[in-house]
Amino acid sequence: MDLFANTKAVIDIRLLLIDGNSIINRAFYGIKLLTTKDGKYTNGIFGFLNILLSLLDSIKPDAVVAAFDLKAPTFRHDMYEGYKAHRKGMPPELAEQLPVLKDIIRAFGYKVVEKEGFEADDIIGTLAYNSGAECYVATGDRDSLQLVSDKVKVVLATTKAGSPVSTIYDEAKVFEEYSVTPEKLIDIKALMGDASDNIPGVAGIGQKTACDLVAKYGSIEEIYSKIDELEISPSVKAKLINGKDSAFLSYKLGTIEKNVPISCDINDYLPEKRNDERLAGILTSLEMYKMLDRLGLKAVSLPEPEKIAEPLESLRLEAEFDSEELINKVKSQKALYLNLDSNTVTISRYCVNCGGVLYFKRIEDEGAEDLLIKLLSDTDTEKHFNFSKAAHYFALQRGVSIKNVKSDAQLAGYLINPNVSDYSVNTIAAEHSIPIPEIVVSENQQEIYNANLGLIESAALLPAVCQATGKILSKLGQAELYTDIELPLSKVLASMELVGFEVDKSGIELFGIDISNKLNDITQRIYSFAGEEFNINSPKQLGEVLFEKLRLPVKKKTKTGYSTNAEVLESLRFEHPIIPEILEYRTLAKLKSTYCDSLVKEIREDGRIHSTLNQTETRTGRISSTDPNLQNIPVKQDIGRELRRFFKAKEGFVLVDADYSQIELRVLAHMADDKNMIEAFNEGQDIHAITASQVFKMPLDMVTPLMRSRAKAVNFGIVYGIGAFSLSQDIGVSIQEADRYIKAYLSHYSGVANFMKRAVETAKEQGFASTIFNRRRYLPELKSSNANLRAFGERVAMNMPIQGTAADIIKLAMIKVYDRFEKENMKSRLIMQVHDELIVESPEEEKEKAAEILKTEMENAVKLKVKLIADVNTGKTWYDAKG
DNA sequence: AAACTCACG
DNA sequence: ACGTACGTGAGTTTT
Repeated sequence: MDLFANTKAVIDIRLLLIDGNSIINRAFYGIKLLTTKDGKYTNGIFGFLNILLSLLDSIKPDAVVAAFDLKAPTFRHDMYEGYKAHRKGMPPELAEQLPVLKDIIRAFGYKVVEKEGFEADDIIGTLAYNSGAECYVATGDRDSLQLVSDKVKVVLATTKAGSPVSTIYDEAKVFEEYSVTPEKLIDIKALMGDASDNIPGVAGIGQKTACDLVAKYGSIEEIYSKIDELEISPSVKAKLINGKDSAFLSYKLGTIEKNVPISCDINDYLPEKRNDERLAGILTSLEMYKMLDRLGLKAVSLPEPEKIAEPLESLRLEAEFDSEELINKVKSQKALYLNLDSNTVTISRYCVNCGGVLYFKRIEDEGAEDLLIKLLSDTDTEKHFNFSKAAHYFALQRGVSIKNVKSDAQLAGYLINPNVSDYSVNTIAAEHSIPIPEIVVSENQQEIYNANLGLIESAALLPAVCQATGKILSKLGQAELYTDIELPLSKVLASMELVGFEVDKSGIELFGIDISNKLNDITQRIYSFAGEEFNINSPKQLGEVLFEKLRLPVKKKTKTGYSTNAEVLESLRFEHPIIPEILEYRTLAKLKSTYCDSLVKEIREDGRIHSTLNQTETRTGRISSTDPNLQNIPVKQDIGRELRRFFKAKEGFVLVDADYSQIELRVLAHMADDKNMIEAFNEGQDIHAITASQVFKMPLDMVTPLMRSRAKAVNFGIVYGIGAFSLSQDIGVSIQEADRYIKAYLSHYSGVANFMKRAVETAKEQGFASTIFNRRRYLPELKSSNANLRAFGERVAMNMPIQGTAADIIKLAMIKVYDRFEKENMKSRLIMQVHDELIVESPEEEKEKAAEILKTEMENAVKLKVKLIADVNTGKTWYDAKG
């Protein structure tokens, strides 16, 4: 056996040196906080690994060393006091990731190097300088550029336009950017200093002067040795002389150490074999399933193993096949697994997984649409989709109503954990360690396979994913939520999007012109008050005008400057006549841009707006509306409310609008099982007035409108997880006063007080909050070391069950209303939902019946301890139909 | 892309 | 000592 089998000639070795602290720091601050379900932070590790993998890929090193800071609590450079002051400890969210990261690196087989009293860049400097290997230094810190030489390159990780970029610096690249050789960068820094590193430099010398001086005279040594002979201005000379000591100190501070007492024998740093078992274990515990996949590893089975998917057999791809054969095959198996490629509205390709074969079609292929509609039409077939809304959309447009839908991977993923943004089949599969089955492709279909790889793989995974998610949902007690609410709702939403909302285009356009004219007048008045023209839309410029030029008092600041929001302006209303004009301007500008110009662009050729209703977006279970958002059409102010006159029913139809009265408070009364609140509702009382009489200890008939409105604010606040401070802000009383209201409230509604306490406790125990239909939201925030985040988690723990249950209820109502319309062969159609409000477009002659159905189905969607009330109104336009 | 502002429930 | 209510989507400006 060759003794030297494991050693290479130094010259051949390519060594990757990673500044561990620098890279994980960049990752940590560049990626939003990610946590596992039980609250372990992972974003820094995640980002580090992404960078590591891409480095391995591009550099292909023979050895990898990750260096980390291990500085003694005393600091190195006692002579400069400011040095210590600025070195804050890293946040605990990051600190906890470091030991795990080091474990991962070791599991890769790479060396982690730390040395008491030294920073990572010193270790790197030492190895780069002395190891003799060809080195690549990966860091986010430009300081390390001084290490570049003929054998050392620096891979600088930076962020450009939000996405990570890495640039390789060799000597030429450094010279190109700085016009000096790498080691001269220290001289430049010694002169200009570096605030972030607390290197003082020479006061008054900036980057430009520093670069010029060094480029011209070579080094600070040179500069100071012949300072009297230099061709420089007297002021620069004075600054240099003044800052001489500081310059030489800075030079020392800025120089990366190259004599750290560690081994510089490259053989000590050659990698060991990757420990797959260990690596998979750690990554599994971090829930990094995609990363596992990338590394060709499988998730380690968790404590409760329980196999969720059957082993997969290999599949055959088929792009040319007989449609009839497939239809018969699907019918006989009574199961359709259909993976659709669509952006909600249009399907462009699809792939059926049936009997060990993947049947692929492009929608433009001959007969593809017919085949699809036939597959979807059969009532007996159980249907499983990646995204059922697209299927419903496709079918409804052809007059087919899909029955017997059993799965929708996206919806399942959302119910399992709504804190996620990607519910694609592949991602879900990766999360549950479902491997992509082998796919056999004949030679003549290789091209199709390559071009449609993602879709075909998803189709291959679909059965296993549907099965696995189905089991999980059952285990979590969410089977009914899935089957009885989300799956059927998908069809309702598809129908609503398809029907759309008729809008009077020219009406809005005229309204927009009217606003434009008003806006022009206001703009002129604002300019004359300000004494200059400026961009009123720019908070920055507006702030300068108001708070510098006009010297108005600054009430609040944002992190970038003065706050100019409506609350601030309102408090300044009587300070200067420009303020009311600006408030008016803001109102009208918003109306014009968002609600006239943008809305008009969304009107399709059929004269209607077809918003998208997202079913997997919110963490509470609500649906959201986009392109455009029709859930925030103005209503609170008269001028904005006018817009609703342009949302109307088509010829011969009317709008029937029904909204729940106080649904969240009723849900609260029920969930808290609060005697007083339940009684108030069931006696049909005005809840805000009752609350006022309790909080202010007054007889009901003595409650003033002001008292009622304050009590209303308390009611709202309670639902949000109230704090005295915010309540006081909201209703304009002192914090003490607000605190008294809350205390009085909770002592009268003691069930509510208990409920809130329990909500937080159970969320802490379980790690999630949930609705009465078992919708859940995980709350890793509750384990945060950051008190603000934790407090936020507690408020969410109180709010989510209420908001989420209300969302569940209206979803149920929507399904029931939809089914009634269908069953009773009506032409009435649901067209919009605004959280507690449903809008139906109904033929004149059906309107009473539609109204009755809405009221009945909404009020009886669930049986609670309080009755639910829906108020129904009818009108030609949204303006008229909303009470 | 992030910050600010503001529309809704 | 510090920040301050839950859930959304979108337009505009600034970096």
